[in-house]
Amino acid sequence: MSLKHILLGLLDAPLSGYEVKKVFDDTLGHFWAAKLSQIYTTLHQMEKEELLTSQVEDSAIGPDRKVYTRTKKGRVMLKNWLSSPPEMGDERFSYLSKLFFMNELDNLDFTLTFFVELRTKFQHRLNNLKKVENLMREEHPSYPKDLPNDLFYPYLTLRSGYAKLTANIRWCNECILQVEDRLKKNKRLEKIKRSE
Amino acid sequence: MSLKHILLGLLDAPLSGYEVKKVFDDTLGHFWAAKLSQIYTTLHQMEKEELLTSQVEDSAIGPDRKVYTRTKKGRVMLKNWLSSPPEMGDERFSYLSKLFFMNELDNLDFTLTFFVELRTKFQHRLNNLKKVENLMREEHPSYPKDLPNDLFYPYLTLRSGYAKLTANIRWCNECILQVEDRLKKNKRLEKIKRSE
DNA sequence: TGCCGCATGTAATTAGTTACATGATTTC
DNA sequence: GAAATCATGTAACTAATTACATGCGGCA
Repeated sequence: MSLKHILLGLLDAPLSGYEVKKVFDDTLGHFWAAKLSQIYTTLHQMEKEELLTSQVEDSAIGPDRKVYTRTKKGRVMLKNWLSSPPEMGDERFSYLSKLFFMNELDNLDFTLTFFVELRTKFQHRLNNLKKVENLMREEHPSYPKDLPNDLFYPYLTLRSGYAKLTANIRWCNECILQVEDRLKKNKRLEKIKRSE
Repeated sequence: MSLKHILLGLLDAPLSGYEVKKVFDDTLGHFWAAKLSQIYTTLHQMEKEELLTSQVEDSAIGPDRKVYTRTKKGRVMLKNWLSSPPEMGDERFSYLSKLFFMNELDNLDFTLTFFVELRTKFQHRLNNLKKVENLMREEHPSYPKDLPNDLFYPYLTLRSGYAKLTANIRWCNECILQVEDRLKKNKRLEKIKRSE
């Protein structure tokens, strides 16, 4: 899996599980999802495997924090992963599998609302991406010009998000038009039938 | 999960596990992945849950086939799923998480080959998609005009694949240019240093 | 004879989700 | 006093991967 690798990447600076979750959502959130419970159990596991060490710190605000740091072994594992070629092919899109079989419902009006909802979701994600972009601009005001290397790579993932989301939104629009065409055609046919 | 739902959708006509796998790869393969072993265990489970029934048939070629048919309960479950709104947000892209942390490697040449490999993979997928399209054209020669409803929905998922893959390839090209720029800049800086 | 495609499966493990439990401190 | 945020976790379950086991029939 990659969650382990992602955690190793994130723990460049020492962080608690709770903090990891927040950084995660703010930065990698647009292409990877992880629940808090999974993060906690994975951090525990990784400590057992000596990829991480932890120290308990008492915090001024709220309960004690357990802060993780990666070990030499962890750094080696991270670099090995980063040096490996890109992997693909295990993506799963449930909205597409639903769409694939939607003829079973035989309800074009439903299909239409399905696409409208989907488009709204993509647009929400695009807005989130813009927030991530603003975080970056805060760190580096001349964004996207002259980015230092440590921002350059996150920037490239952001561009991927843009590219995909705008492509998805365009696709939704195209589909909506086609579904509407079919609806109109059906209505014309009904009219002819009625008039006979 | 959705694999159960997908299997229900696929079992519109009775199929064996092995056949399901083939149809799967040929049609939904570009947005969902499943191993044979998972398909077999899931089919077993679904039979226990009375979503499917099975009959053993002896086949002329090779060993006996176990053919699955969906039950009324299965059809109801399928329709409920199809009637539910689109779900999103649990996609995981390991190539993006790798890229996100790639500054740790501090090796722009590696980044460049990473993107070239990635682009090649996207192009392969695009070629596969074209094969799927050809299968459709065989079924319906005037493709993509005047598609019957049962091909219309698969066609829309295909369009999604096109939109995403071309967007991804464009993104790779953009990234490759930017990485090359950085490489050139570095070389210029080295030259200046050497000449001092 | 050995490999390929057909065909079905199990066991062990890893990954991820859902639901629950606990308790502090801050803000309205 | 209630809600929000901070903070850490466990248990039970579901989903998916990896690796193995078995055996038929055709063909080179």
